[in-house]
Amino acid sequence: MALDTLTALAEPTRRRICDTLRVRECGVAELVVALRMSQPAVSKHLRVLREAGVVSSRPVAQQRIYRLEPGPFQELDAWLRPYRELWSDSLDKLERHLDSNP
Amino acid sequence: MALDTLTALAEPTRRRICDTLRVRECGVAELVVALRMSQPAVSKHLRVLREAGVVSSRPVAQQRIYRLEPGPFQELDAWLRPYRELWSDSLDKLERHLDSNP
DNA sequence: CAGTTATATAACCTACCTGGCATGTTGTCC
DNA sequence: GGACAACATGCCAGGTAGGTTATATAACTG
Repeated sequence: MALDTLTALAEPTRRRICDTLRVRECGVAELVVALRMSQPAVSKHLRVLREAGVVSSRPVAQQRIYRLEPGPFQELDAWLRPYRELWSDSLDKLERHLDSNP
Repeated sequence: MALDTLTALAEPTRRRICDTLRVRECGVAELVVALRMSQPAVSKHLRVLREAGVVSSRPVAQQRIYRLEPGPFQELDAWLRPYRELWSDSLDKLERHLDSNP
């Protein structure tokens, strides 16, 4: 489910990390520069994202390259699906009207 | 932006409220029964959702009827859009491959 | 092996979040 | 106007989250 995913993505800093990683995968040091934040803070956020499955890491030399994983975003997309009828076309609204007024 | 929206929706209880309101709008007492939680707790969550624009309320007699608002969900949908290329078709993957290997 | 680089973890502190109970507020009915 | 019904709000306790500094770990480098 999108449970932990939303918790992970609710944090502004973590969203900035995702925005950065969306452009291209990169190591922690790059993120530290991009976010202008301390390295431990970035590592902690990456841990949360990693445990939520939002990012994955692979070792390259002494670096750890982080990359976005599609899964959680797909789950979020799926979770959002039933809510899309809130703004879908008038045909849906008519249908719901008929449902509630038999 | 989807900033406050994600914070509001990150809470499991608030997601349950949204799931309930997605079926139909209702007053606080119904939510209290549905969620099996104290009325003040529900009211507080509703406050968060209301201030995030996720729900709106209108007074009916001494009740307050809460309803889902489409806006934040639309914003979330829009925020998610650039991330959809993570799992889109192989054409995109080829494109990204060519971008990174000129 | 010693030193450096790159990152993770530990310990700690502050602040906020969420739940409970008690109480305030607003509208309705007699 | 008094009593009641439906919510909102204030206050307090417990837990957790996010930041810092200091330290541990792992992999190159000479």
